[in-house]
Amino acid sequence: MKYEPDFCKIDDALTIIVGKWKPIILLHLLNHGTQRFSELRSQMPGITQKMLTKQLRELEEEDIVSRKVYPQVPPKVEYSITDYGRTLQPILEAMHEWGTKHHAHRLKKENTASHES
Amino acid sequence: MKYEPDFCKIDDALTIIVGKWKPIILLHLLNHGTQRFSELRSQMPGITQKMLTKQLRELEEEDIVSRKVYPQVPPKVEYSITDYGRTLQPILEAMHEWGTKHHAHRLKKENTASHES
DNA sequence: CTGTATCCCAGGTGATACTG
DNA sequence: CAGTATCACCTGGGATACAG
Repeated sequence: MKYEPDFCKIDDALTIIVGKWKPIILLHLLNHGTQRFSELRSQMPGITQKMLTKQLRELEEEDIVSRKVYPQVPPKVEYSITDYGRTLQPILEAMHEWGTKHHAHRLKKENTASHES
Repeated sequence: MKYEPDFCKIDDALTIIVGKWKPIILLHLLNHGTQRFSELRSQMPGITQKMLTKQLRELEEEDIVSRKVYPQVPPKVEYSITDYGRTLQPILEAMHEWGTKHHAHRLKKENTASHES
């Protein structure tokens, strides 16, 4: 095993799911199935069109999500998780679970730290 | 479940392990046990002192690694994974495994794409 | 409706030098 | 040996306007 970022396979996995909105997008598609661009957008208050497009494109590039365009006016584009993308689900769920516990862990730490000054 | 980055627990987990050298540092400490600062440094060609210090401090702040200082001259500082940090191991291993497969996945994709131009 | 294009800023990272 | 301090760069991300 090479101990450099370029050879670390964990980093290979991280680059897929890192991105301010990527985990949320993946949760949406995993839990709610195929979604239109506008559906995703409306469920994520705060994201800009540019960002949603960009994050989706990056996920598509890695075969995690698929993009289906309906050639019509006005345009209709649907996004969904690929079978390959679904292999990420266990990891995402494990991280969600760990993250939830860690959130509580931090709160407890902050409380005990409130003794000082 | 809130669909915003600030409430996404996956992001809570990600912030812990994201950092150019953090996965590598964690692998070192998980596989080789307690390590001195200079030992970590020598096994990670390319990292600077500043970065190694910073990444370790951030991991320490989250109770993932512990730091033991020996008050002597010259200084000696040892780093090790905490029991709490060890709860991340399954996730790291899952990501390593997925990342390894994904690496191959990408190579195959590049080859089939070599038809064009 | 589903995008692009442009400008901008903050933060993560690196190079380098200095210190107890 | 194990750090800090400083400067500089680059990329991710946001705001906004425009387009097919």
